[in-house]
Amino acid sequence: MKIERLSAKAEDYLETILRLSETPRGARTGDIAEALDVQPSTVSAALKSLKDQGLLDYSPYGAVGLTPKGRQVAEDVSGRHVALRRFFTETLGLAQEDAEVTACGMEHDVTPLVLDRMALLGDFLRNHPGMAEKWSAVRATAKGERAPGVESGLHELPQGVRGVVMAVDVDGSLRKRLVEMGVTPGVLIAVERVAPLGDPIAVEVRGYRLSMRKAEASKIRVKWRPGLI
Amino acid sequence: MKIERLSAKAEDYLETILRLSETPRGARTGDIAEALDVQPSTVSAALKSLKDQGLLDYSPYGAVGLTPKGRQVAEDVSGRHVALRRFFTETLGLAQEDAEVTACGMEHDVTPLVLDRMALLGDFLRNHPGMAEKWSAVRATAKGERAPGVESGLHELPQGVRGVVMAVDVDGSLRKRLVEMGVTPGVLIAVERVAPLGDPIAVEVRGYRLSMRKAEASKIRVKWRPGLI
DNA sequence: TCGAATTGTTGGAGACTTCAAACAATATCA
DNA sequence: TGATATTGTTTGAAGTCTCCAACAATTCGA
Ligand SMILES: [Mn+2]
Ligand SMILES: [Mn+2]
Ligand SMILES: [Mn+2]
Ligand SMILES: [Mn+2]
Repeated sequence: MKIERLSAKAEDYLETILRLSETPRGARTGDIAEALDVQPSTVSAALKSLKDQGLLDYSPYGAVGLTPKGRQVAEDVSGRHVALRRFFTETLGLAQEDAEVTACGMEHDVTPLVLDRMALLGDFLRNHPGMAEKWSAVRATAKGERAPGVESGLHELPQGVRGVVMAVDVDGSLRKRLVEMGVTPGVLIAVERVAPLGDPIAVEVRGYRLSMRKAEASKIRVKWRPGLI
Repeated sequence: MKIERLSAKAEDYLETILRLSETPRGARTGDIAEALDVQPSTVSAALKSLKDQGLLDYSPYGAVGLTPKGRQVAEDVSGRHVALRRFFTETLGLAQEDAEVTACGMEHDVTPLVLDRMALLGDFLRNHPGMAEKWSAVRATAKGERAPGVESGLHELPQGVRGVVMAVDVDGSLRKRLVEMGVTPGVLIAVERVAPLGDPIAVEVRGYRLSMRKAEASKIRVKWRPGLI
């Protein structure tokens, strides 16, 4: 069995033919040309070549159909396309059209392992309570859009996002120290930098930079603010 | 200013030349050929073409160097390559070599927006305490490898991963109900299905399927078990 | 320094993808 | 049904990417 990798173009022709085959009109030369933004004469040449490779049933002026082998390739390509598009829209939050174009470009090189991991990551985010919302808020914030009113410990405030201090849930000397540093309800706060090992973190408040341990930061409740710093 | 998109191959030549330029040996025809797995004569042809496009400084038998314009393209391609590789290794947990090959294939179609979102997602996971570890455990589990000994509420147990019940942190009638259903420390448990809106969730214990609310599930501490269900 | 080994280029060719123009088949409608 | 409009193919040509074989330049040892 030959495992000659088909070219990206050949894969696109098969994918398009599969999609059009499922419409009442069937796959017609002109429609394929339109879908792939090439001239009909180019499609004619492609059809002949794909037929010679045993991927299409086709005779001039006749209907275009996939052979079992061609269908298998087409469904494989289509599966990669759909999996990528899903990752781009549902996990990365891209617009349908951006996702569509990029997916169709990358589908020819992506490996099954990468697709598996992307799907796994998407499920992971969606299955963790609160995570999907926070991730969505991070995206919105990065885009400069209004972030939903997410609240979290300061240690969870993404870098580049400002927060408003809502409460400082500690007592004793630590509270006193934080208050002295100006960490009081209502003040704007941001995470400047996270040390490579994650602890301590640098925080900016009232124009000053403070350093605190992650455990301390987690005691400070903040509300995320729209817009980047 | 022409914004003719360069072909994927042309981008690969420029990227390779940039990389080799930074070595003491410089970019030599043979080395480029070796790096791209083509014959030296193919490289000669490519060099001439790239020179004609104003991307290379080069004369036959002479040293190969990038023009400012060529360097700009090369650094852009290289940036996309590195960003993708980083996402594949650090976020998706792929092996270096898989990441390398796939990145070099996809780098020619990926858009800046997609790269931004991938980086944002990676930072998001790493900046959330405990998330990176859990995600890493999910990946290991999916691969059938030993998962680190992650513990969480049952509501956070990924679908497809088994857990061992460690404790049922409730009292009263709910506790009684759970014990009657067989949810006791030491028993194997798994999340079967999460309803579209996340609540309730279907759980499998001792061969039976139970349904419970997410709030209830969160009271059941589980330790993740290696291997898929 | 000079001959041999290494390295790089040229020339010729084929596969692939595309187009425009000319031509052929099919579909539509009067 | 026959003329016309639409659709699809063929032909000829170009650009890209690749190879092999032959040739040319450069480098390296003796
Ligand atoms: Mn495609
Ligand atoms: Mn596609
Ligand atoms: Mn590449
Ligand atoms: Mn690359």
